[in-house]
Amino acid sequence: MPELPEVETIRGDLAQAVVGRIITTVEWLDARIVRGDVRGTDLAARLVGRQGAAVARRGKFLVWRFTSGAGLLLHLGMSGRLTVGSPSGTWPRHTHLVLALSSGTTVQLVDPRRFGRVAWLEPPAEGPGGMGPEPLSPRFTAERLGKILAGRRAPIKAVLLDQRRVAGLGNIYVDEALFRAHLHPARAAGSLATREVGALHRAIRRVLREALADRGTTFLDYRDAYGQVGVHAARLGVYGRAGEPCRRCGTPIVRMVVAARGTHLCARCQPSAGVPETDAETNV
DNA sequence: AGATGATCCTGTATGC
DNA sequence: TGCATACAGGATCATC
Repeated sequence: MPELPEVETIRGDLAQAVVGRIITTVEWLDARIVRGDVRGTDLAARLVGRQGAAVARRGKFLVWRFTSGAGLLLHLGMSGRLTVGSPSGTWPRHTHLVLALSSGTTVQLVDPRRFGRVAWLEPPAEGPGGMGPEPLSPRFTAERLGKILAGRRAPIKAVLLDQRRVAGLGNIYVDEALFRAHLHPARAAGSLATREVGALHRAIRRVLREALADRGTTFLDYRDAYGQVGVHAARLGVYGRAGEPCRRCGTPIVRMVVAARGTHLCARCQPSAGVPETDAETNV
Protein backbone atom coordinates (compact mmCIF):
# COMPACT_ATOMS: atom_id res chain seq x y z
CA MET A 1 0.00 0.00 0.00
CA PRO A 2 1.51 3.27 -1.06
CA GLU A 3 2.84 5.32 1.84
CA LEU A 4 5.19 8.31 1.79
CA PRO A 5 8.20 6.63 0.09
CA GLU A 6 6.04 4.97 -2.55
CA VAL A 7 4.02 8.10 -3.29
CA GLU A 8 7.20 10.18 -3.46
CA THR A 9 8.70 7.68 -5.92
CA ILE A 10 5.60 7.92 -8.10
CA ARG A 11 5.69 11.70 -7.76
CA GLY A 12 9.12 11.82 -9.33
CA ASP A 13 8.13 9.43 -12.12
CA LEU A 14 4.96 11.35 -12.86
CA ALA A 15 6.72 14.72 -12.85
CA GLN A 16 9.14 13.52 -15.52
CA ALA A 17 6.23 12.43 -17.70
CA VAL A 18 3.81 15.33 -17.29
CA VAL A 19 5.66 18.57 -16.57
CA GLY A 20 5.42 20.74 -19.67
CA ARG A 21 2.97 18.31 -21.30
CA ILE A 22 -0.60 19.15 -22.21
CA ILE A 23 -3.53 16.83 -21.52
CA THR A 24 -5.02 16.28 -24.95
CA THR A 25 -7.91 13.97 -24.13
CA VAL A 26 -9.52 12.22 -21.20
CA GLU A 27 -9.87 8.76 -22.68
CA TRP A 28 -11.65 7.19 -19.76
CA LEU A 29 -12.92 8.39 -16.43
CA ASP A 30 -14.86 6.29 -13.94
CA ALA A 31 -16.93 8.80 -12.01
CA ARG A 32 -17.01 6.57 -8.94
CA ILE A 33 -13.54 7.65 -7.83
CA VAL A 34 -14.15 11.36 -8.33
CA ARG A 35 -14.71 13.29 -5.11
CA GLY A 36 -15.45 16.88 -4.26
CA ASP A 37 -17.66 19.50 -5.88
CA VAL A 38 -16.44 18.95 -9.44
CA ARG A 39 -17.65 15.58 -10.64
CA GLY A 40 -17.48 13.18 -13.55
CA THR A 41 -17.77 14.80 -16.97
CA ASP A 42 -17.12 18.25 -15.49
CA LEU A 43 -13.75 17.05 -14.29
CA ALA A 44 -12.92 15.57 -17.69
CA ALA A 45 -13.79 18.85 -19.38
CA ARG A 46 -11.61 20.83 -17.02
CA LEU A 47 -8.59 18.58 -17.50
CA VAL A 48 -8.39 18.81 -21.28
CA GLY A 49 -5.97 21.46 -22.47
CA ARG A 50 -4.17 21.82 -19.15
CA GLN A 51 -0.39 21.98 -19.17
CA GLY A 52 1.52 20.32 -16.35
CA ALA A 53 3.59 22.68 -14.20
CA ALA A 54 4.76 20.43 -11.37
CA VAL A 55 3.84 17.37 -9.34
CA ALA A 56 3.85 17.82 -5.58
CA ARG A 57 3.28 15.44 -2.71
CA ARG A 58 1.61 16.09 0.63
CA GLY A 59 1.51 13.07 2.90
CA LYS A 60 0.14 10.31 0.70
CA PHE A 61 -1.57 12.76 -1.67
CA LEU A 62 -0.25 13.84 -5.05
CA VAL A 63 -1.04 17.20 -6.60
CA TRP A 64 -0.66 17.42 -10.37
CA ARG A 65 -0.39 21.18 -10.69
CA PHE A 66 -1.21 22.91 -13.95
CA THR A 67 0.15 26.17 -15.34
CA SER A 68 -3.29 27.74 -14.77
CA GLY A 69 -2.84 27.27 -11.03
CA ALA A 70 -5.51 24.60 -10.78
CA GLY A 71 -4.57 21.03 -10.01
CA LEU A 72 -5.63 17.40 -9.86
CA LEU A 73 -5.54 15.85 -6.40
CA LEU A 74 -4.79 12.13 -6.39
CA HIS A 75 -4.80 9.53 -3.66
CA LEU A 76 -3.91 5.92 -4.36
CA GLY A 77 -5.73 4.37 -1.43
CA MET A 78 -4.20 0.99 -0.81
CA SER A 79 -4.29 -0.72 -4.17
CA GLY A 80 -4.06 2.28 -6.47
CA ARG A 81 -1.49 2.30 -9.24
CA LEU A 82 -0.54 5.31 -11.33
CA THR A 83 1.33 4.36 -14.46
CA VAL A 84 2.81 6.08 -17.47
CA GLY A 85 2.37 4.10 -20.66
CA SER A 86 1.53 4.11 -24.29
CA PRO A 87 -2.02 4.19 -25.61
CA SER A 88 -3.42 0.73 -26.23
CA GLY A 89 -7.11 1.36 -26.74
CA THR A 90 -8.10 -1.23 -24.18
CA TRP A 91 -7.58 -0.73 -20.48
CA PRO A 92 -7.08 -3.38 -17.84
CA ARG A 93 -9.81 -4.20 -15.34
CA HIS A 94 -10.32 -1.54 -12.66
CA THR A 95 -8.89 1.28 -14.76
CA HIS A 96 -10.49 4.47 -13.50
CA LEU A 97 -8.74 7.26 -15.31
CA VAL A 98 -6.79 7.50 -18.57
CA LEU A 99 -5.28 10.79 -19.70
CA ALA A 100 -3.55 11.22 -23.05
CA LEU A 101 -0.66 13.70 -23.17
CA SER A 102 0.80 15.86 -25.90
CA SER A 103 3.96 13.74 -25.67
CA GLY A 104 2.04 10.75 -27.01
CA THR A 105 2.04 8.85 -23.75
CA THR A 106 -0.85 8.20 -21.37
CA VAL A 107 -1.24 8.34 -17.62
CA GLN A 108 -3.49 5.68 -16.13
CA LEU A 109 -4.96 5.21 -12.70
CA VAL A 110 -5.84 1.61 -11.86
CA ASP A 111 -7.30 0.79 -8.46
CA PRO A 112 -8.98 -2.59 -7.86
CA ARG A 113 -10.24 -1.79 -4.38
CA ARG A 114 -11.32 1.68 -5.36
CA PHE A 115 -10.08 3.25 -2.11
CA GLY A 116 -8.21 5.78 -4.20
CA ARG A 117 -9.71 9.08 -5.30
CA VAL A 118 -9.22 12.05 -7.55
CA ALA A 119 -10.52 15.58 -7.11
CA TRP A 120 -10.26 18.89 -8.87
CA LEU A 121 -8.25 21.48 -7.00
CA GLU A 122 -9.13 25.09 -7.68
CA PRO A 123 -6.95 27.94 -6.38
CA PRO A 124 -6.44 29.13 -3.74
CA ALA A 125 -6.58 25.53 -2.45
CA GLU A 126 -3.02 24.23 -2.74
CA GLY A 127 -3.64 20.72 -1.53
CA PRO A 128 -5.30 18.65 1.14
CA GLY A 129 -5.68 20.53 4.40
CA GLY A 130 -5.60 19.53 8.03
CA MET A 131 -2.54 17.34 7.82
CA GLY A 132 0.36 17.05 10.22
CA PRO A 133 3.99 17.88 9.40
CA GLU A 134 5.97 16.15 6.67
CA PRO A 135 8.24 13.76 8.57
CA LEU A 136 11.20 14.38 6.26
CA SER A 137 11.01 18.16 6.40
CA PRO A 138 13.45 20.09 8.61
CA ARG A 139 10.48 21.40 10.58
CA PHE A 140 9.74 17.90 11.83
CA THR A 141 12.05 17.93 14.84
CA ALA A 142 12.14 15.60 17.83
CA GLU A 143 10.69 18.47 19.82
CA ARG A 144 7.78 18.78 17.42
CA LEU A 145 7.13 15.04 17.63
CA GLY A 146 7.22 15.29 21.41
CA LYS A 147 4.47 17.89 21.35
CA ILE A 148 2.38 15.76 19.01
CA LEU A 149 2.61 12.77 21.36
CA ALA A 150 2.36 14.65 24.66
CA GLY A 151 -0.66 13.98 26.82
CA ARG A 152 -2.21 11.40 24.52
CA ARG A 153 -3.40 8.13 25.95
CA ALA A 154 -3.93 6.54 22.54
CA PRO A 155 -1.37 3.93 21.42
CA ILE A 156 1.70 5.46 19.75
CA LYS A 157 0.79 3.49 16.66
CA ALA A 158 -2.65 5.11 16.45
CA VAL A 159 -1.17 8.61 16.71
CA LEU A 160 1.50 7.93 14.07
CA LEU A 161 -1.11 6.54 11.66
CA ASP A 162 -3.31 9.62 12.11
CA GLN A 163 -2.58 11.87 9.12
CA ARG A 164 -3.65 14.93 11.12
CA ARG A 165 -0.70 14.32 13.48
CA VAL A 166 2.04 13.26 11.07
CA ALA A 167 1.56 13.05 7.30
CA GLY A 168 2.51 10.12 5.13
CA LEU A 169 3.05 7.24 7.53
CA GLY A 170 1.06 4.03 7.02
CA ASN A 171 0.97 0.60 8.56
CA ILE A 172 4.28 -0.63 7.19
CA TYR A 173 6.51 2.28 8.15
CA VAL A 174 4.89 2.81 11.54
CA ASP A 175 5.65 -0.80 12.47
CA GLU A 176 9.18 -0.45 11.10
CA ALA A 177 9.89 2.82 12.89
CA LEU A 178 8.62 1.49 16.22
CA PHE A 179 10.78 -1.61 15.83
CA ARG A 180 13.86 0.46 15.11
CA ALA A 181 13.11 2.70 18.08
CA HIS A 182 12.59 -0.34 20.33
CA LEU A 183 9.13 0.88 21.28
CA HIS A 184 6.01 -1.23 21.78
CA PRO A 185 3.22 -0.02 19.43
CA ALA A 186 0.58 -0.18 22.18
CA ARG A 187 2.44 2.14 24.55
CA ALA A 188 0.42 5.26 25.34
CA ALA A 189 1.77 8.04 23.13
CA GLY A 190 2.11 10.43 26.05
CA SER A 191 4.12 7.96 28.12
CA LEU A 192 7.32 8.25 26.10
CA ALA A 193 10.39 9.71 27.79
CA THR A 194 12.27 12.47 25.95
CA ARG A 195 14.99 9.99 25.05
CA GLU A 196 12.40 7.62 23.55
CA VAL A 197 10.81 10.42 21.52
CA GLY A 198 14.27 11.19 20.13
CA ALA A 199 14.79 7.55 19.18
CA LEU A 200 11.39 7.42 17.50
CA HIS A 201 12.08 10.63 15.59
CA ARG A 202 15.37 9.28 14.27
CA ALA A 203 13.78 5.91 13.43
CA ILE A 204 10.92 7.46 11.45
CA ARG A 205 13.26 9.56 9.34
CA ARG A 206 15.77 6.78 8.82
CA VAL A 207 13.26 4.18 7.69
CA LEU A 208 11.57 6.64 5.31
CA ARG A 209 14.90 7.69 3.78
CA GLU A 210 16.01 4.10 3.33
CA ALA A 211 12.70 3.11 1.77
CA LEU A 212 12.89 6.11 -0.52
CA ALA A 213 16.36 5.05 -1.65
CA ASP A 214 14.88 1.60 -2.36
CA ARG A 215 12.06 3.18 -4.37
CA GLY A 216 9.50 1.87 -1.91
CA THR A 217 8.28 -1.43 -0.54
CA THR A 218 6.52 -3.86 -2.84
CA PHE A 219 4.65 -6.17 -0.52
CA LEU A 220 1.89 -7.13 -2.93
CA ASP A 221 0.48 -4.53 -5.27
CA TYR A 222 2.78 -1.56 -5.28
CA ARG A 223 4.54 -0.59 -8.50
CA ASP A 224 6.15 2.68 -9.53
CA ALA A 225 4.85 4.66 -12.52
CA TYR A 226 6.81 2.42 -14.87
CA GLY A 227 5.51 -0.83 -13.38
CA GLN A 228 8.70 -1.59 -11.47
CA VAL A 229 8.72 -2.95 -7.91
CA GLY A 230 10.33 -1.19 -4.93
CA VAL A 231 12.99 -3.30 -3.25
CA HIS A 232 12.65 -2.25 0.37
CA ALA A 233 10.66 -5.39 1.29
CA ALA A 234 13.95 -7.27 1.59
CA ARG A 235 15.06 -4.90 4.34
CA LEU A 236 11.91 -4.87 6.46
CA GLY A 237 12.54 -5.70 10.10
CA VAL A 238 9.08 -6.74 11.24
CA TYR A 239 6.28 -6.00 8.78
CA GLY A 240 4.98 -9.21 7.24
CA ARG A 241 7.63 -11.26 9.08
CA ALA A 242 5.43 -12.94 11.71
CA GLY A 243 7.10 -16.15 12.88
CA GLU A 244 10.44 -15.24 11.33
CA PRO A 245 13.41 -14.45 13.58
CA CYS A 246 14.08 -10.89 14.63
CA ARG A 247 17.09 -9.63 12.69
CA ARG A 248 18.46 -8.16 15.90
CA CYS A 249 17.91 -10.84 18.57
CA GLY A 250 16.46 -13.90 16.82
CA THR A 251 13.18 -13.95 18.75
CA PRO A 252 10.26 -14.83 16.44
CA ILE A 253 8.34 -11.77 15.27
CA VAL A 254 4.74 -11.72 16.53
CA ARG A 255 1.63 -10.28 14.97
CA MET A 256 -1.11 -8.64 17.02
CA VAL A 257 -3.84 -6.05 16.54
CA VAL A 258 -3.18 -2.48 17.68
CA ALA A 259 -5.33 0.49 16.67
CA ALA A 260 -7.43 -1.96 14.64
CA ARG A 261 -4.43 -2.69 12.39
CA GLY A 262 -2.30 -5.75 11.90
CA THR A 263 0.83 -4.98 13.90
CA HIS A 264 4.21 -6.67 13.79
CA LEU A 265 6.83 -6.51 16.50
CA CYS A 266 9.65 -8.21 18.34
CA ALA A 267 8.41 -8.78 21.88
CA ARG A 268 11.98 -8.80 23.18
CA CYS A 269 13.32 -5.70 21.41
CA GLN A 270 10.05 -3.81 21.97
CA PRO A 271 9.17 -4.57 25.60
CA SER A 272 5.54 -4.16 26.62
CA ALA A 273 6.39 -2.47 29.94
CA GLY A 274 4.04 0.47 30.27
CA VAL A 275 1.49 -0.92 27.84
CA PRO A 276 -2.00 -0.35 29.28
CA GLU A 277 -3.96 -3.51 30.01
CA THR A 278 -7.04 -4.01 27.88
CA ASP A 279 -10.49 -4.41 29.41
CA ALA A 280 -10.57 -7.97 28.17
CA GLU A 281 -7.48 -8.84 30.18
CA THR A 282 -8.77 -7.02 33.24
CA ASN A 283 -12.07 -8.87 33.21
CA VAL A 284 -10.67 -12.37 32.90
C1' DA B 1 -12.53 16.59 22.54
C1' DG B 2 -10.80 12.63 21.63
C1' DA B 3 -10.89 7.94 20.73
C1' DT B 4 -12.96 3.83 18.88
C1' DG B 5 -15.54 1.19 15.44
C1' DA B 6 -18.07 0.51 11.10
C1' DT B 7 -17.80 1.28 6.22
C1' DC B 8 -16.20 1.03 1.57
C1' DC B 9 -14.06 -2.71 -2.06
C1' DT B 10 -11.98 -6.90 -4.27
C1' DG B 11 -8.03 -10.10 -4.60
C1' DT B 12 -5.90 -13.51 -1.96
C1' DA B 13 -5.73 -16.95 1.50
C1' DT B 14 -7.88 -20.20 4.35
C1' DG B 15 -11.58 -23.60 5.65
C1' DC B 16 -14.77 -27.26 4.76
C1' DT C 1 -12.03 -29.73 -6.64
C1' DG C 2 -14.94 -26.23 -5.75
C1' DC C 3 -17.40 -23.20 -3.09
C1' DA C 4 -17.92 -20.13 0.88
C1' DT C 5 -16.03 -17.23 4.12
C1' DA C 6 -12.47 -14.30 6.40
C1' DC C 7 -9.13 -10.93 5.99
C1' DA C 8 -6.29 -6.97 4.53
C1' DG C 9 -6.21 -1.69 4.97
C1' DG C 10 -6.52 4.46 4.21
C1' DA C 11 -9.55 7.61 5.08
C1' DT C 12 -14.17 9.10 6.40
C1' DC C 13 -18.16 9.10 9.02
C1' DA C 14 -20.91 7.78 13.02
C1' DT C 15 -20.96 6.72 17.71
C1' DC C 16 -19.48 6.29 22.33
